[in-house]
Amino acid sequence: MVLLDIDYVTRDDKAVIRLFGREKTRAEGKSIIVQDNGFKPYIYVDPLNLDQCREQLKDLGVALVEKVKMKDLGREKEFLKVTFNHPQDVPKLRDKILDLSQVKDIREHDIPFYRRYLIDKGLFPMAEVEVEVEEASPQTCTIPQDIGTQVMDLKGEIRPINSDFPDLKILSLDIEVYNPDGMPNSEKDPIIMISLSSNQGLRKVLATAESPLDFVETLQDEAEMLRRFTAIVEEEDPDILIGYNSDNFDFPYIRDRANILEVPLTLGTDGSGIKFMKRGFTNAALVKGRVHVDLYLIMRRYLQLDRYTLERVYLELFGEEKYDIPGDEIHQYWDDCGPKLEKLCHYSLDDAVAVTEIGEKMIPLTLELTRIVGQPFFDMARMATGQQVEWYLIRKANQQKEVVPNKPSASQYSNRRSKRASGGYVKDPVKGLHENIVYFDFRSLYPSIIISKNVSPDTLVDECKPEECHISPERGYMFLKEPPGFVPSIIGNILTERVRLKTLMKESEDEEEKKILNVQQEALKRLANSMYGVYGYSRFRWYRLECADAITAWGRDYIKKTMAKAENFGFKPVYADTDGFYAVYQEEDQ
DNA sequence: TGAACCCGGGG
DNA sequence: GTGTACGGGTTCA
Repeated sequence: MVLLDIDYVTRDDKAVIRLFGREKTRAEGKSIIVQDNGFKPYIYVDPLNLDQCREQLKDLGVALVEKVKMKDLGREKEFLKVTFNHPQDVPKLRDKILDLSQVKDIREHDIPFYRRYLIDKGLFPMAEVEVEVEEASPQTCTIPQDIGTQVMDLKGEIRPINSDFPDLKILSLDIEVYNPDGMPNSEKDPIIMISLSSNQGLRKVLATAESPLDFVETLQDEAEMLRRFTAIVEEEDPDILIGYNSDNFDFPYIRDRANILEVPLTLGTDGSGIKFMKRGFTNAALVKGRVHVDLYLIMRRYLQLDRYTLERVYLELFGEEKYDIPGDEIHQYWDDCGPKLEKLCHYSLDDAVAVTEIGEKMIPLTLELTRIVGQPFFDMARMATGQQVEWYLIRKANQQKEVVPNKPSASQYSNRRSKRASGGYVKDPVKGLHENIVYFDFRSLYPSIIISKNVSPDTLVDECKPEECHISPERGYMFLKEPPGFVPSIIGNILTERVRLKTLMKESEDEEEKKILNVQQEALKRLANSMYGVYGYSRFRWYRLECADAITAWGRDYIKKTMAKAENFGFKPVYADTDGFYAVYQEEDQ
């Protein structure tokens, strides 16, 4: 099956992992939930005296304490692996453990249970997995019969399968609200339209008004409309739900109205409603078994714009103006009941279709990153790139038996925030209008510096013989030449894999395959290119200001040297910043 | 000058 | 849910 999402539930005080999947062949592909009750949470304890520490831990009522050999920034070290009975025991007991006199530190105590599962089992979401299952016993199967989801218990192995990209069904939605006074208030302003569009051709507007338009389906009241909406989601059975600012507008609004009107919203493949996850000050809307993606967040990540309205983003991607009705006029269009209402119907459908189009263009990259980083697509669609890099490294650390560094404490964090790595090289532009401009691109400079100079927290040393290390310009940071550092070796692998994909891409004759390979190599490039920045990112587990500083110092050095060389060949630099420089070619001189 | 506060998208 | 954004801009003391 294709692994779409993952969570866990508690049954009889035991954690049960739920893998939300879809049969591979999409045509009749059913939703599947595979349950696994055989996985337990654990953390690592860095002990003072190992045996005394083990004794102290036994008194705390943990499930298991084992001695394990692991690496800590490349150095072999003995840890105690402490296994718990339930994921929630971890936050309950970790402070007590840290307070024990024989405990120096605790590690990997803040890795969410489902993420740990994916990492330890070597599973990648949005890819195929092979599962050995049996029909779930009725008492563990809590899903309403008419949902049509198959519930299975894991019996035996679960393995990743290398397969082509799965065929996914995407449904986008957009709601319109009747709000004559100010911003919509879900306590009084009803939903008047719900527009739906899929990547398989569905175009539909649900409305509580009559319309001659063939894509409009009229419902007698708002409650009926919400019921119909739920039925369409169940019928269409999409793998991915998308919206624009739907984390903080459409889904919360739908939930509020459904609550007031007492309409059950069985949108999830397990029959559940919409769940809201707190993410800082904002929410993420979650529908079990279908991955909800809010494109607004994706667009903010990948486009550099002054504004991120749907209209602005659409213009940027497709070069076309979208017809727009100002939000505070929607109620007037609705009240018109004639041609203006028709316009509103078109506008509403257009928004949903635009979301589908933007999704088809922008989602593939995040899907590929999901298959590389190996965390749920839902999470990946909401993670900053620094976080994506971090979870990629956490998985790699686990494979290499490296214990993951802790997140910074509040004081470490504020301390890091007060410092800044020196920036890239910037040359103020030469004033005037220049012709024959050439751009020298250095964007791939930083990953190659990290590799060639072996810049990594585990290779950074205070002193060493000059022939055994790379010494950075300016501040003179020292990095051992051998062995390859944790981060450099990983970037090395990424770049090697990227070269392989690019070769495959050139050789391929199949346009569709070429496209997929191109997105895959693009995803790897993004991952590699964002790795240098994270050394200076205050929340990063492998944060090291010295590394960030050394990289930019080498970078400035390279850019200046290259500019000097270019000048010898007749290219006069007129402007430079971190990623490269612009030069004008002066033919008559050379 | 730095700390405190506000804002985004959505209708 | 083994959790609590983020970065940039403005205002104010």
